[in-house]
Amino acid sequence: MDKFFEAISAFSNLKNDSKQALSLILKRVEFPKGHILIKENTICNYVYFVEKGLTRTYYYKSGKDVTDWISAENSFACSIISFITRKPDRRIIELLEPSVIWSLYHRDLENLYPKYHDIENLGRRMAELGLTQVQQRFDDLHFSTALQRYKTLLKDTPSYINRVPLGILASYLGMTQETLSRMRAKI
Amino acid sequence: MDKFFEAISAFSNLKNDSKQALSLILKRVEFPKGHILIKENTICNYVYFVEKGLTRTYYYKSGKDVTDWISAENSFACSIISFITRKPDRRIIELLEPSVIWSLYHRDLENLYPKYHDIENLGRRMAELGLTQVQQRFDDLHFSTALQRYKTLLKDTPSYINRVPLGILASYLGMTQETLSRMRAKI
DNA sequence: CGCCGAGTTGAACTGAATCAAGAAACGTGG
DNA sequence: CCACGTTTCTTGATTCAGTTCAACTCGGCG
Repeated sequence: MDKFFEAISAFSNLKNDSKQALSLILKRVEFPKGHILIKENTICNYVYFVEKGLTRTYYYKSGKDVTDWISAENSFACSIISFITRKPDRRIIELLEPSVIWSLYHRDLENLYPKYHDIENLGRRMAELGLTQVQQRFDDLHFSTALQRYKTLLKDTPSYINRVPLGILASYLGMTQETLSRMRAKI
Repeated sequence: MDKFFEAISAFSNLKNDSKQALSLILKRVEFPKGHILIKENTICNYVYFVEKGLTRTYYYKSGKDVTDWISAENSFACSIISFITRKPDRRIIELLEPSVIWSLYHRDLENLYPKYHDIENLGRRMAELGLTQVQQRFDDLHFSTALQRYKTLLKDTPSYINRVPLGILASYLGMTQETLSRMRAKI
């Protein structure tokens, strides 16, 4: 649990009682590679913090498997739109490695927000962090070539290269496996 | 100002004193077409609510003009990453039509957050709303053809078609003006 | 050993960009 | 109110980045 509080300490300074309240709703789970955290077309009721392991969020678009997001240690995984809007979403979250996960149940969190102002603040900060991350990823896709996107990956999250299967990584970057293989050969 | 409070009432229920406090920091401004709200490589200190008019957020990427976002009546315009991270950003916000804008100064807002729990809640909701919007736009770009993206525009924001110059709209959709013109001819 | 999944490489194809030329629409000043 | 230049939009021809399809290589493992 320390890892979680360490991670959020970057943008939030919780009082002891808030920290205590939050720790009571944090649940530790451990699953093997291939485990599905969120099934297709369901409402996502959890935010997941990855203490150890690797997850990917993906969906089927016109029959094709599209990887939307990848989360490694000390980051969050969530089917964001569903979590926020409370509507089912096509997104699936699966584990690419055996993982240790801390989960936060939506309703528990909603209960804490009105009671603890600084947890509400944490919620805002986390939404803001997510927003900047998605925006940056959007920028990277907007009028960039395959090579540019590969270079961004090398710069921002080079660790994915040796951990994430090539086909999934390619999809994450918005290109085919063959193209990613060629980009890699080029550098 | 009513328009603003009407818009945010969709996701927030402010108490009277919070509403009062917020109304005190809301500033009304009015500018002609072509006016620049945020200059390139500056810190964005404002969130703008568009009561009347049209704005676009854009930047230069390898010399090319890339339109990142468009905001019409009853929506928000902001150089989000800069506003959140407090760092300069390449994004520029300009008016595509003469507009009536309500602006919220970052520091004023930050001052209200700790004082009014429900304004902090509003901040979280707004960040969450922004997050879902950017995510949806990202999805639309990820492995979609030019025609699919044009169809999404027709479905989600058809009003842009008659208000936004074709070249800007094309850039917003991640294609060239010529391609958008052809997609339009196809339907 | 031989199979199997993961990655590479090659050749043909295609969606969209680029380059180029016109056609409309738009505003401004005479 | 029209003439003119400017910007906006369309259409065509060519090029190119990246996909698709297909065959092949490599390493791990029963």
